[in-house]
Amino acid sequence: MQESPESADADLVDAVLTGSRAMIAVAVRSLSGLAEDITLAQYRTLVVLASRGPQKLADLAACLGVTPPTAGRMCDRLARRELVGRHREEDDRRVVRISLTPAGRDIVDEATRQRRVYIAEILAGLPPARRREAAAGLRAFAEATGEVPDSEWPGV
Amino acid sequence: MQESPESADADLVDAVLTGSRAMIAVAVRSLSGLAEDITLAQYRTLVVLASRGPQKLADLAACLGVTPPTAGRMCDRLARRELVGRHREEDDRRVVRISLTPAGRDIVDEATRQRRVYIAEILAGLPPARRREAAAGLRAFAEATGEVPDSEWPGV
DNA sequence: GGGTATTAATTGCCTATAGCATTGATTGCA
DNA sequence: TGCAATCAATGCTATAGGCAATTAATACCC
Repeated sequence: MQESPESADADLVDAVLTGSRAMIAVAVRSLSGLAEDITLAQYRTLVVLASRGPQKLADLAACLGVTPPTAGRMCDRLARRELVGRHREEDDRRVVRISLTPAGRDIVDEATRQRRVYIAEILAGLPPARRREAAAGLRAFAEATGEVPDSEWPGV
Repeated sequence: MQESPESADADLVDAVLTGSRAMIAVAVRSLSGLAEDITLAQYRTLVVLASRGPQKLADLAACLGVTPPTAGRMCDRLARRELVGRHREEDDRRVVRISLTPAGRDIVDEATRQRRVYIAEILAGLPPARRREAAAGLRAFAEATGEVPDSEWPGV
């Protein structure tokens, strides 16, 4: 195996490709197992609010990598289901602050829990040695990738 | 580190979680780098046709995990851009067979190539030892997950 | 202080995706 | 032949995304 930077190890690339399929499938499954009927886009919105706290609409849109109108209408739908709240700011009456309701937070918690269960189940199917290996490998890969900006992160 | 099957190693679960974020981001980026302006759903359709050959509409819909009307309209749009062709079957004039055009195949090839470049770049940023470790870990994870049925595979 | 520029959100209009229910065409079978 | 099953297409609804234009509020400048 050479260290040729580009053509490096078609074999390794294949492994990553296969692994990524498996992992994406896990992420998607953890969403479809939810009680409430939540779309991926809606879930992403809730996750951003959960991890960053209440946001004004424009910032939320930037975090999600969508335009303000799109984010606004998303919040309309989520507010209709009482998963987020919208409040006009007092200091600057132009901005609207979007916040997670308890029901919204529950959904994020439940999805994360579900996801962890799936992953733990999969890892449990590996012999401990390979389990550690798998985790170390994934961690290495994640580090090499660097921080994924939220705007590029599909949120799953 | 215990072998407790379920609560197994919150640490490992975290690693997988982080790795999956990184990998999904790679998949998405490889799509947005395409020349033609292709949505994820459209790309999934092209991938199914590329890997399974021409399909009748109902089967294509099943592979994609969508309903026949959805698949049909997707093919309308792709056919309008000449990325797929639709042909009435002669034997059974009820069925419409969807096939990839050369232009459609080009898109699939280009996206795959792009994806491999991104992954190779990331792997190149790791010391060779960790590189092998990462690949082995992902492979192990993929094996433990088992085959992902196409209907559950988001196609990225 | 008053006018203007900027910023934030909203609204209108368009496309794409997805589902359900219905309809139309074709084929298979009794 | 006639009826049931199959396959695709259509009509309608909802979600999700974008751009352009509009409205409301604030900031800045003279």
